[in-house]
Amino acid sequence: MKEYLLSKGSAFPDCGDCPIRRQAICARCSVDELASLDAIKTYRTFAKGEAICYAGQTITHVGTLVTGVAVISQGLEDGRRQIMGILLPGDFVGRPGRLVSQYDIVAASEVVMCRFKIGAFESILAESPALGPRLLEMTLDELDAAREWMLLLGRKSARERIATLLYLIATRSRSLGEVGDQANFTFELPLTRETLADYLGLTIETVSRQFTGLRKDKVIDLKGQRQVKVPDFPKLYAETGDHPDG
Amino acid sequence: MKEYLLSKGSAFPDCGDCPIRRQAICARCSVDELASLDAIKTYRTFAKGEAICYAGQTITHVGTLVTGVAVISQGLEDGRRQIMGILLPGDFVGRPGRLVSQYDIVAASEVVMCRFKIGAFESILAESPALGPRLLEMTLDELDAAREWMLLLGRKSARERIATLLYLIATRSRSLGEVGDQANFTFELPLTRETLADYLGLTIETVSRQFTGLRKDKVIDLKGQRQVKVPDFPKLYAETGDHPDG
DNA sequence: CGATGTATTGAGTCGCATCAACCCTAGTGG
DNA sequence: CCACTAGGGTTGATGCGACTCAATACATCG
Repeated sequence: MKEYLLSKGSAFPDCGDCPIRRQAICARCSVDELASLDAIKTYRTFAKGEAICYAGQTITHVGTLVTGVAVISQGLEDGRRQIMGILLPGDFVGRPGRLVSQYDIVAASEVVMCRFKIGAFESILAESPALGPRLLEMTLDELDAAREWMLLLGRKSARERIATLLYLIATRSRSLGEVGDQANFTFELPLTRETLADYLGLTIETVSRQFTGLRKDKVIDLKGQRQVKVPDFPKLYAETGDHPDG
Repeated sequence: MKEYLLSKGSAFPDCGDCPIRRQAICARCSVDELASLDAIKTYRTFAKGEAICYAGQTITHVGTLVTGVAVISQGLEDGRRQIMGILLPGDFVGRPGRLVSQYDIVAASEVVMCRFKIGAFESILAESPALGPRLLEMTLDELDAAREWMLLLGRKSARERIATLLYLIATRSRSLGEVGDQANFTFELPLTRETLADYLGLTIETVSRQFTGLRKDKVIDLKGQRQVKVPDFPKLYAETGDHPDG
């Protein structure tokens, strides 16, 4: 629960140096707009496991996740839990116009956020010609992702769910130019089995079994328990159950 | 596949007469903005079962659903299908900036849409101060709905899913002031068992069984196969599995 | 009246959850 | 250095809930 308030100087004093400048909500801001945001931004670090906000809680800030991974989830009365989204650097947290969070948002690793008081942000949003469209675009992307996940949760088998997630992460980290040639591509899974299970709507035991199943069938290869090697992308894709087109 | 092109005069010549004027994307438009939209709008009717657009298809129009019900869905290679959203009067179809649909959108009843060519709409969107924020607001609401559904699809039992859907519809139609006093509230389910099943991530048989189960336990009462009576709201809510608060 | 689409009910099966034991790794402190 | 502990992961045995397959009922329509 310790709060680290970083001075402007200690994180990214100049938004131009910000590592997520090009993906974040401010991606298309003019110099002036950026200056307005810069003037009201503060950085805050959240420890691994710390809540960024709880469902039902009043929201005071919105902002952008700068480093780390966080998770949006919701629980049922008896403890069952579903993760509805994973927040990565560049993702926006909070929604204008809503003062009470619907979900729990929890840091899955140490997280740094670039935050704005919600009122101040809304004022700037109302003036800025670039912020609104960018926020709309990001929200529509999230909506698409959510809908794709609804198909996974509603209709896919456990094996297909794992394959889908691995294919998704592998494809994205490959396009970001991570290590490995085509036939020997390896990436790291930044999630525990429990997080995986809550994200995929499964139990940790089932997740584990499906991993070993895919390994035995040579669809993937596991180095340690977080390193995943994909020797054959089409083979992995064939396990996702998805339509070849679209 | 027959297309009905209505003249301006035959549907809602004046946007002021439009039944969904207050919920739709144009809800907060000024007189001038409304006039711009009015100038480019055309009405089109889709027959029950007709596709408004298919996944992978190039999109030519966006627009608002005026009357009827449509369904957003996606299929897997072997025919499994998941409905990701239900479109009701006032809902917006299509997203600016995307030229290829990700999903199938199919009319579940006869549907009338108020449509705009996508390019023309985007031009107006870029100019209008009211349209963007309204679209953002609607998209955020859809995202919330999608996330709530992810919890249902990932973690709820069949009975909880049915109860959740019935509670949702009952609550909303009650707030719209439909028939029946508190203890005798009745509404109509506008969906077939198959649509229900695809929406809830179940099979039609399971849906049917859960309906009779809830009826036997006196949680609901069925008149015919579409009329649902809710004698006791808290009792229905208790079946949803949801957290009492939030 | 048959025909077709929609809904219910039953019997049997299977996939995933549950419960439980065990393994592995990293961190801690004696 | 090693015993101890705790968190995360794997594997096995068992049971249940939802799916599958199949028969029957009901409704609407020509």
